[in-house]
Amino acid sequence: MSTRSFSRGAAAPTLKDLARLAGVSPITASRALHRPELVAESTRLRVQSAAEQSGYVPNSLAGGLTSRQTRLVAAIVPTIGHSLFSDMVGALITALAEARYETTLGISSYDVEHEETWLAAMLSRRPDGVVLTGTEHTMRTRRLLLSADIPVVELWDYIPHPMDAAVGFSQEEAGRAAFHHLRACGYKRPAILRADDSRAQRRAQGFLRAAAELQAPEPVQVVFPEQRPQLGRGREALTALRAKCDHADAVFCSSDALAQGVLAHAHALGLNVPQQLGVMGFGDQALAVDCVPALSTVRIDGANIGRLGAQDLIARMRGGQPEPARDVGFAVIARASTALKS
Amino acid sequence: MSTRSFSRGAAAPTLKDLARLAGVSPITASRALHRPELVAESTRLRVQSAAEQSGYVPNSLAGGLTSRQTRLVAAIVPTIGHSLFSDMVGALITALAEARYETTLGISSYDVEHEETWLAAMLSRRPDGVVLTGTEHTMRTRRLLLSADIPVVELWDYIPHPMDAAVGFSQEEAGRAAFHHLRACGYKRPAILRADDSRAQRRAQGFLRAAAELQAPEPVQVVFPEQRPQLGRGREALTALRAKCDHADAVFCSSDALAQGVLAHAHALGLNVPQQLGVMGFGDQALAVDCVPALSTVRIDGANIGRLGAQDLIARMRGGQPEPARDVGFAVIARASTALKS
DNA sequence: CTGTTAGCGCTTTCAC
DNA sequence: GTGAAAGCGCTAACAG
Repeated sequence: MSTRSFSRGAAAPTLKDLARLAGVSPITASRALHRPELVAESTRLRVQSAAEQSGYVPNSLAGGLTSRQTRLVAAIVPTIGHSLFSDMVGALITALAEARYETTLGISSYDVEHEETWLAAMLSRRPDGVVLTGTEHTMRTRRLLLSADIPVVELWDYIPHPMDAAVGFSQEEAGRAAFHHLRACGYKRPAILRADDSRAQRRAQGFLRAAAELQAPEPVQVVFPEQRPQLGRGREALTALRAKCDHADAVFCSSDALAQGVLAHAHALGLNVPQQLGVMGFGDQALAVDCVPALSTVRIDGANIGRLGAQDLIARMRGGQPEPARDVGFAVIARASTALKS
Repeated sequence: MSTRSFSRGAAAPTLKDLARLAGVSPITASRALHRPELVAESTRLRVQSAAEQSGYVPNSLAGGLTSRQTRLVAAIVPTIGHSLFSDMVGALITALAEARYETTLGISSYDVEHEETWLAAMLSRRPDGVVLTGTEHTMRTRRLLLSADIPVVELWDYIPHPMDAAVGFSQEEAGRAAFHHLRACGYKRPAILRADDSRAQRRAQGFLRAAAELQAPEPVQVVFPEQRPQLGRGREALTALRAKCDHADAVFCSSDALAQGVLAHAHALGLNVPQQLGVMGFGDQALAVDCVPALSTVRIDGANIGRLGAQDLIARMRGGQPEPARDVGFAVIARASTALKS
């Protein structure tokens, strides 16, 4: 019974069959389906019902081959296991779908070589547009994209001169803002707890730079390999930090999940947050700030980036010229009711 | 400068150009690229270098049109904003990519009509396989799939007789297990706190059925519309529950995030967990169980479902006959160090 | 408003 | 090991 065989039984009806059924020429059938305004109402109806009767499913491979338009967008992200990216991708896919574009999704696992391999494969499907995450790519990736001659949007990072268009925020500035915030709250020795990915690294650079500019002591940095946001890392991270230095009075975490984990472990240690330890997150999770007495967070709106990115890409795919780079910024959020260390 | 025009400048080289460059016929060039074993080593090399020089990018629209194979898989999930699904999709995409299939992702927002619309559009791309989430679909979805005559895998839910193949677990059983667990821990009046989606509803049914079977009082149920897992809902949910009934001594939450939120709010209320209130989650997040003294959780391995689903689909796309339905089950996890209500 | 012709770029099938 | 012919299913470009 459930041993289906996929035999391609009776050949699926083609446009020709449909046209015959409706008593028109193939091209008229095509127009009735895709450009109804070019066809008499009565014809349209006949074709339509013929399509329904015969169960006609258009073949967009053939269509795309002739029209040089696929309504396909190729998008790649490092992971969808992080809510920042999954929000972004979700919004992107949804916005593109509303404009009748479908999205093929690639996952790079933070690896530009994977990205390159994926892109090379994808380009053979002749997508109408490409979405990349970040602005670090291999030379071949750039070359391929350049000669493919299609719109490209780079999401997540803001840089003034992207390949084509970009929507995001400056990682460096986010890091600087975090440092300034912690200092303003009265913490003297903020440290960094972060995952080993290039964007977290750039935020850390901003953080360090801010410290240097203020002639503050250089913040200690604890880096661990796992990319996936792990609440469970909280204990580990905090332990590693204390092993490395015992005078840190605040931590800037590379994700909200990590911040949450740190918070939980701080509680377990009997450490008072935010009085004895400041905890700062990064991301879009309400939790650290709204539910639990974390100190503060750098808030990013991933969905907004995805939406704007889709918008820019669509405009370009239609031949428009939207702004090549948008800085959507970030927000430093502190919970009003939280007593800061004074 | 960055006013790119997408002019399709010099026409991209086709297989014909490539063949001329290498001094062979188009078909030989094609074979050299895709079926090297059919071609002399020297020819292969010449074609290869011609490809590199000319920057040849194959056109798989044309290829797919003739070969009736696209190496494209169409997959749809309700959302990727929930780690259960994003893990599943991530594993699916990765496993398919390893077998050289690309994935186009749809997002249904828990709506079978969206799913239908998406599927109808996708089928015109002639995917080699389709992945759906769950087993509830419209009639037209089923009809389309049936006449498309391609392998289909339904993920997430286990049912004995799927459309084609299915990998998942029984929502009902998960709910029953949750109830039994809470009872075994000594809770007398467990309640349900859940989002309004059909799977959470089925788990609730299992929960209620278990209660009925044990002749326990019927558990109170609080349902709220938001689908996205929200820690912030914890307060709301707990308040609603207390308004509805004040004797519940445990809650089965429809997601780990919700459980976490409830936990946080319970702490805020000075409620002792698990002594005064049992909290049970559902999902894959370590947090509720490992970081915080939540009572327990029903643990699902989303990535595993994605991986197995990919495996089954690949086997079927290659013409094989894997098991039509796999129950991957779930695990009830209780934290050993947690004192249970006695 | 409708039809004819031609061809998109590739691979299948058969022949050598 | 290589090639010639044919055609996948559709739409662009023109003509009526």
